[in-house]
Amino acid sequence: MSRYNARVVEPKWQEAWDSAEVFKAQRDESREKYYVLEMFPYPSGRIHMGHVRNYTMGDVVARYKSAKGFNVLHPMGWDAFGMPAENAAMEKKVHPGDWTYQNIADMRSQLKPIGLSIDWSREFATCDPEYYGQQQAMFVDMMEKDLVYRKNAVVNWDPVDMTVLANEQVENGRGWRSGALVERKELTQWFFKISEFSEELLDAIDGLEEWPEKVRTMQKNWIGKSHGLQFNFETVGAPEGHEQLEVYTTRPDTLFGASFAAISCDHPLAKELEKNNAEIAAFNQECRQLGTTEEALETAEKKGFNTGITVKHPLDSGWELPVYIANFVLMGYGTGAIFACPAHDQRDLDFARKYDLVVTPVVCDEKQDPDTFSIGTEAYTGPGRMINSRFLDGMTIEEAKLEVNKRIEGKGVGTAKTNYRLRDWGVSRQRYWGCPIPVVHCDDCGVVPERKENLPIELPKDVTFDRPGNPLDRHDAWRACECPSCGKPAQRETDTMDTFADSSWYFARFTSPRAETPTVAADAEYWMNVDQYIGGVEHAILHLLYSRFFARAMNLTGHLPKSAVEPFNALFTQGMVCHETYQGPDGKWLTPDEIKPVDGGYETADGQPVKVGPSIKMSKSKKNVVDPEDIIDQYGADTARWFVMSDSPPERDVEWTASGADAAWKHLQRIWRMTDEICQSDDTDSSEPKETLALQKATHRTLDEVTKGIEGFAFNKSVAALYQFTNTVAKSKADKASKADAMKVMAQMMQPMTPHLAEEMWNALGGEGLVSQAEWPVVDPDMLVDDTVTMPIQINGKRRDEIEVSASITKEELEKIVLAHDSVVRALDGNAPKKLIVVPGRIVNVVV
RNA sequence: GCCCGAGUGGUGGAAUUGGUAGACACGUUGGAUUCAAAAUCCAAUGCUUCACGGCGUGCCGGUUCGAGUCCGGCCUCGGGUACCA
Repeated sequence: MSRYNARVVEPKWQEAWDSAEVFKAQRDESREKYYVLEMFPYPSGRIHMGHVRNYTMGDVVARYKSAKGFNVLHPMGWDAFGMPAENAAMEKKVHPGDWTYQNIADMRSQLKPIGLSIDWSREFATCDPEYYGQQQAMFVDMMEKDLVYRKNAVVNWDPVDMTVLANEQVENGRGWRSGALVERKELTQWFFKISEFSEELLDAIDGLEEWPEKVRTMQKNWIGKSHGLQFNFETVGAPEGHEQLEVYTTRPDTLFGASFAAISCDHPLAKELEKNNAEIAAFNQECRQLGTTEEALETAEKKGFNTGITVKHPLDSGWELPVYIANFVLMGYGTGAIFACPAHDQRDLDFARKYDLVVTPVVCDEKQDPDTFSIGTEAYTGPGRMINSRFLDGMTIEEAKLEVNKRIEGKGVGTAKTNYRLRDWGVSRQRYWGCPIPVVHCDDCGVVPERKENLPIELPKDVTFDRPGNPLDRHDAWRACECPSCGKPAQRETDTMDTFADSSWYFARFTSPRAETPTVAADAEYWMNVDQYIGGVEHAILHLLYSRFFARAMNLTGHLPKSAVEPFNALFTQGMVCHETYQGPDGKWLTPDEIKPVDGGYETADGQPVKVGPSIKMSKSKKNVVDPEDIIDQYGADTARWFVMSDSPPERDVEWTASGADAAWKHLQRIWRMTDEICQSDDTDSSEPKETLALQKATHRTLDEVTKGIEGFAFNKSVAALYQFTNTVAKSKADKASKADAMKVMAQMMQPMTPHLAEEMWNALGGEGLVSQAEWPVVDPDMLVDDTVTMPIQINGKRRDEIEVSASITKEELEKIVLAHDSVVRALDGNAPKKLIVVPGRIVNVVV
């Protein structure tokens, strides 16, 4: 008997696929295409199990669709710009480019042994000048179409390192390297006008039928369309130029419950006030140390400062409200100023209680008595009727909103307005390792786009990272250039683009990766859209929204057809790969290799007890990682692929366990053993026809389940069906030829998941050509039909018995059988049933 | 804080539209094989009770002949929160 040796078998078939160019995608209008794409990896240097799971899922789909006759495009590339390369440059004194390309080489060599059906001829990295040069060309086109502009925006500023910090680099308000208190600094930055597409991006979500509902909901909420009222308060005691204070509210109905107005510390009025008031300056300064993230602002303790200024109520000029500067008001949303009705907004209520401000309920829950309705520590945000609101009293919230809007508009101090939470996309980064923004600053001409014939504007190689800050800023030779407009000496822009820009169009580039333009019309027309996109749910909002925006921008600039403005037809978000965590007695994290199992737990190599922690996402910092290279070395790629497809549904997290990997390996060995035994058998007897038929039925039932599992992204169910089928074949008394037929279909069904084993089986069983190129077998529906069905009998909704009846039984016959059944007769005790519920083919329920 | 998910035996999980809860696998136990072990094969395995039975899908409540599935209110964990990718 020959043992299955993955180490020999796997490279053999990979070479066979390569030399036959099985996975090379070529445009062929006579064939229907299918584009499968997994989110491309960041080249950190090591492939991890999450990659194996993600790419295996895509590979299963790609191989299956190929077997179904589609012309499949399944490419791979590298999301290669970003901060880690610069951090490595600082720590290890290597050039970010060298570090990145070395990582790509390493990861490619770890990825290839997995046996993915990828067209490697289309590979590129976003840091290739051939790629980012095309991105620069599109930036220029977007400038021309007025989709790009500059404005001031705040960044995290490290005053010691004199550098801009990413949110991730700020820890508890301090710079992660210098430890200095981070400040907010305003810089002129580049923006994409994504907000112009708010309505369209929102509307189009309804058409994304093959996207997960949760992602669609998240995107809708992120865009955050709201209907409200924007109006001006007349101020009292405010400095010159601030006679009006404009606010936006989604609750104009609560205007008579107003108790104060609040402005952001970045509001022009707040900035004006701090010039002459040290206290306000100090308060604003404190607010600005909160950082720039929404999370930091929202979770911070609510604080305010009474400016002493008041505003007149727009519907009662005799009523004045105090104006606070508040740390929870965001300058980026609405007008940076609000009016607050504490009774019906929790945040406003917390604030009002803290500063002892009036709380007047104006909406009364219909279940409550308006005379006694009061607000304690919880704001009332539900529906109801207006109270304490003069002419609004008795109206519903909706009626009151319309009435207030009408009166405010009538007075000419405001207007009903639709707002979006979505802000424009700030793409400027004050960093080296990114795509240079292709513009030039000229003293005479101002900001001028670079000429396309001068692209790509390549990053200079001769830079150093011995001090913080953007090396491009201090590279005078690189900065010096000619103005594309007047030809005089000018200076290059030193900001680079957000790496989200790189990943917002790579899917389109894969359709013609070597072209001299961003895309080629015929290729984009044929290959777009991505039919199935697969990636982590962590990208549910930003990456996917930016890509949707980019596809629209590329359409407007002539780089994508109108049909590709929604670039991803179907989206699947997979879960993470997790592992238990281990800590030694000193609290240090331990890798799974550093521990050994003992009675009911683990200990270290030198016998110290090990504390086992929860299973969480594999990460270097917690050391709970299993290197795919080690697994492939030990068991082979098919085992790793089979394991990550087993058990857990793809959208859920999967826990990597050594025993699970071992079990996967054992199963594949068993399948090979069975195949080999059948091939070696010299049994020529033919079995009873019913044995053959039973095996054929099982084959078709399995094929049906495996197919449905793959189509429905439930690979775990496909795997379970294949386990079951293995047991069926093992126990079958059918003859050699019948079993060989069953195993050939088994090879075809396993091919998407364990392609190397499948080829080996196919070859041994005498299959023609490569199983990777064989057509997917067709289910015979007649083979799925059973003559009898088992039906449970419930009494009062609890299962008490079951009966086996003909599948074609009528309802009347079934009722007769059930009422005559022992357990039913006993339960009825001579009485007639109160009710008899018969669901054909499913269940019978007798109510007594 | 806000938005979005998830929670089922000792473990990973399965369960059309509301219709037999626990498929399939791991683990455990017992048996076969073996000088012995590994490997392999067979069987049992939600909890509880001597048993009839009772209880069981994070918690509390509701709708229904029937709820893991639908509704209301919570709890815990995870993802995102616009400069991590």
